[in-house]
Amino acid sequence: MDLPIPGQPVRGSKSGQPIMALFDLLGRSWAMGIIWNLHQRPCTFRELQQICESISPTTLNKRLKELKQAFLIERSLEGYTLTSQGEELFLLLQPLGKWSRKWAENFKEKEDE
Amino acid sequence: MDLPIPGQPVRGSKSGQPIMALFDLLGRSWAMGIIWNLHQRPCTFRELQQICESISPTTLNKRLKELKQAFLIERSLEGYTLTSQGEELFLLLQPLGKWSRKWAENFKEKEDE
DNA sequence: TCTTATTGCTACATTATATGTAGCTTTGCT
DNA sequence: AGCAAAGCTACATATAATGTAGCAATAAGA
Repeated sequence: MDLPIPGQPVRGSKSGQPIMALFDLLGRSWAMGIIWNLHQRPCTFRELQQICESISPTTLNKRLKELKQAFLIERSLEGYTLTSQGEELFLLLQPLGKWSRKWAENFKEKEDE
Repeated sequence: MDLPIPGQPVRGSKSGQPIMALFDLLGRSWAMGIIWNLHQRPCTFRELQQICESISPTTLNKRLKELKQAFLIERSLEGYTLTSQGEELFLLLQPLGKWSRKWAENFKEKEDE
């Protein structure tokens, strides 16, 4: 399955430094987007496909399996949800939302030049 | 170059929501690892290659170009460094370091079962 | 000034990942 | 039983990353 496991070699660290394992996991397409969207509410597979706009079912399924194995999401009756650890991680990512809107201004200015 | 630009379609958002553009950018191999490492000190291209252990020069170069265009890093006399915006972003990512060490415990327990 | 070394890449073949479309099961109606 | 929706899997194609080689530019030493 090739889940990046802390303590084992991962992208960025032969000794599997936890932060590098996390970056490996989150640095896969859609991983952060899925976490971000699941925070609003639990979603079914098809709902995630819609919200994520252009994700392929193959990739979505792979990502969901990885996040499940990484203890960040789980399946409930209403669909996929964040685990408490997933929720914690979301809270750490949350500030990026505000920051990204400020960061986006850089690109607006560019157009005016 | 295919940089994910806020306001234009990106992975996860046809309207280019800033957070999705940011996730697209950071969710590319090594992007967060590079930012993480550059925080310690400025690094040359070859130094980054060493620190990142298994990055290919092709990918490193591509990622550096993207991060430069995204106003997160720049070249100085001592090599590549974080811009002030890059530094801000690093500070937001920093808490992941501590959290990832706690998260890593999940995997240790697994081995014991 | 002629090596020799180092840095910052580029080229290119191979491998790994992601996409897009189709469609097969399973579950839940009615 | 028949139909619809959900949760996938299969598979062909396209895109991204790796790994190795090596070139051009700068720097320092003999």
